[in-house]
Amino acid sequence: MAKDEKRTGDPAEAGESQAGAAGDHRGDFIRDIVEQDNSTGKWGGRVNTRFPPEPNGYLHIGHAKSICLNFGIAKQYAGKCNLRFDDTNPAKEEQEYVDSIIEDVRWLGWDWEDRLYYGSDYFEQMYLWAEELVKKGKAYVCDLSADEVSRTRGSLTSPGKESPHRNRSPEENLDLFRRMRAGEFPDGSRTLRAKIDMASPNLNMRDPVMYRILHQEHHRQGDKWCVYPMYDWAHGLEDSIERITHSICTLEFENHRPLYDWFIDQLGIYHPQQIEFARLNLTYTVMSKRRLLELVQGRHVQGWDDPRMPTISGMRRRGFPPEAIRNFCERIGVNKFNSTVDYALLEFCVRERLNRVAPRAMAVLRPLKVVIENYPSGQIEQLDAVNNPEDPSAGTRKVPFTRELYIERDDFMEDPPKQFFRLAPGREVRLRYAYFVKCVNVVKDAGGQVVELRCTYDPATRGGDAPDGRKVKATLHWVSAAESLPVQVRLYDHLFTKTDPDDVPEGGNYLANLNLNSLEIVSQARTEPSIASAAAGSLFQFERLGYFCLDRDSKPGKPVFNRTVTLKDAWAKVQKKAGTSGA
RNA sequence: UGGGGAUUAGUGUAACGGUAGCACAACUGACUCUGGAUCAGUUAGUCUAGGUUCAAAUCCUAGAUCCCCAGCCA
Repeated sequence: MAKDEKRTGDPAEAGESQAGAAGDHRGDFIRDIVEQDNSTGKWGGRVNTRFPPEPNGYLHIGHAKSICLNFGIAKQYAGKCNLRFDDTNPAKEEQEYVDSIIEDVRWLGWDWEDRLYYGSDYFEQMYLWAEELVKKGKAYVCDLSADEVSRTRGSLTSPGKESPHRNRSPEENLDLFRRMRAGEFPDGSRTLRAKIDMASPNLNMRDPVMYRILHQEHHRQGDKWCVYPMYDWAHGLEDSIERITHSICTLEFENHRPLYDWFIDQLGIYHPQQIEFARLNLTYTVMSKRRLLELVQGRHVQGWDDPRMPTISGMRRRGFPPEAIRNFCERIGVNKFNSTVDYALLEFCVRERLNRVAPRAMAVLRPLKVVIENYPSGQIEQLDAVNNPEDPSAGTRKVPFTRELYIERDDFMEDPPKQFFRLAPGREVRLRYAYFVKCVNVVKDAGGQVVELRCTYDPATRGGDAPDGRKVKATLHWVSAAESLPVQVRLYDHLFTKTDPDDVPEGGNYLANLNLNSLEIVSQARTEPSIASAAAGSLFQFERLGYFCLDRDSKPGKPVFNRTVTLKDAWAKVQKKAGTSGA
């Protein structure tokens, strides 16, 4: 088995990386509806969902839930899922976001084939339909200001007041609406409103605005339009145009469904079924685009793809494989009540995937020098190391062993407590894939700090087994002092200190719960040389430490690793229980 | 206060009138050349009160609690 000098660490090479691979879905109330519709032939057996993001920010793990739901259902029932940009507000939307969304959905493993759509491409059809409602007397041009509209809307318990322009004739409305489109009126001076019911207990039905005047360039339509449709008017029409069968959205749009139904029924056009589900919340993080933008702009993180961000791009950079994110989205299920998923479940999914596919390597984060006194200086042995014990086909590699080594500082204690199995004065441990070594002396500096360990090795234990059958209680990772590579390692922790960042004193702000230690940069780390040619994005398990992803900030000869997630750490638990520092 | 949703172990979910199950977390133990992985096990639940029924998480009634809605945002 060839130990390839090149170690890509690319989990995709381990196969099974396609989305929707065998049986990774389960029932939920939405799939129940789809199955029932299929059995009654409601849509002629057709299933067509869609993922309709607004390109005004980066996608996050909450979107991943929606993406996996929509694309997953389409895949499961041999249907289609469209990717559609809901770009009806020129003020907020940018091409940068379009590009990132396309990249993220594709990276997650989904394929929309030729069905990449933009709501703005339907503007003409929407406009024609709006004229139709005007002609039918179902919509009118209103001259009230935004402020006046707001004031006349009424309250939760009291009805609104009808606009003085509500009973203009269809002819006058049509003329006015056409002149709105023609650009005759300034921003905010007029709107087109649906004529429904100002006394409706559902505020969305109190003559909602359909079009507003916005002399603003659109990221795709340029200056073609100066009237832009409101989401409530546009969204149902977009679904209708694309002949969506199941229009899956989040809970807050439940109150809007009667309005979409009203528009579609007035027009008499194709009528998709809307189904609402609860959005995802995760412990220790925030999930709204507004807040993520605030974290970026306030420099609390280094960008949308900061590895601490719950964005898809952040998770990708952190090293979370798409398979793990998809699996997570399957496991959390879908429901109609607000819930907060434990971040530990996400980490579990990441470990589960990475354990199977990530090549192992040895790295020392906080080096402590070890000199093997009875090992010849100048000698280098290339020892065999297993690349992945979970995957024999991953083969083996060579790791250089020399007289001077580094081990982890945490792996030595001069005066160890009872449960500490690792190296201590007079104690023998195994160096992984190498030899048994025994600590014979401890060298300290003037301040009493341990700076070096003098050890002896047993040549008979080469490879790590003792012919006499004697046992050691610990196996340590290590690197050769001379043959290892200096690397920078970035250790991440939760972005917030509390499971619920909103858990603040009266009048407080969630930013007060920011974890100021969420990033720790370790600059003195060293790794075995085999990772030298890995590409950015490559994933490794550094044995006994965790999973690490080669960051794009790496320069030739200066690798930078992000810690994706730690390994489960039984010793850390012991320490925590004992309340000792252990270091 | 009007309207719309919802409520099952610590967390997330299943059970569709018939033994409340699964996963994560937590805790035990076994095994181990990663204190990793793996395996075995333990703890722990139907919002409340009535009712219907041989039988209720499930059906009925009343209540409690939580979420959403008063953008020319989506």
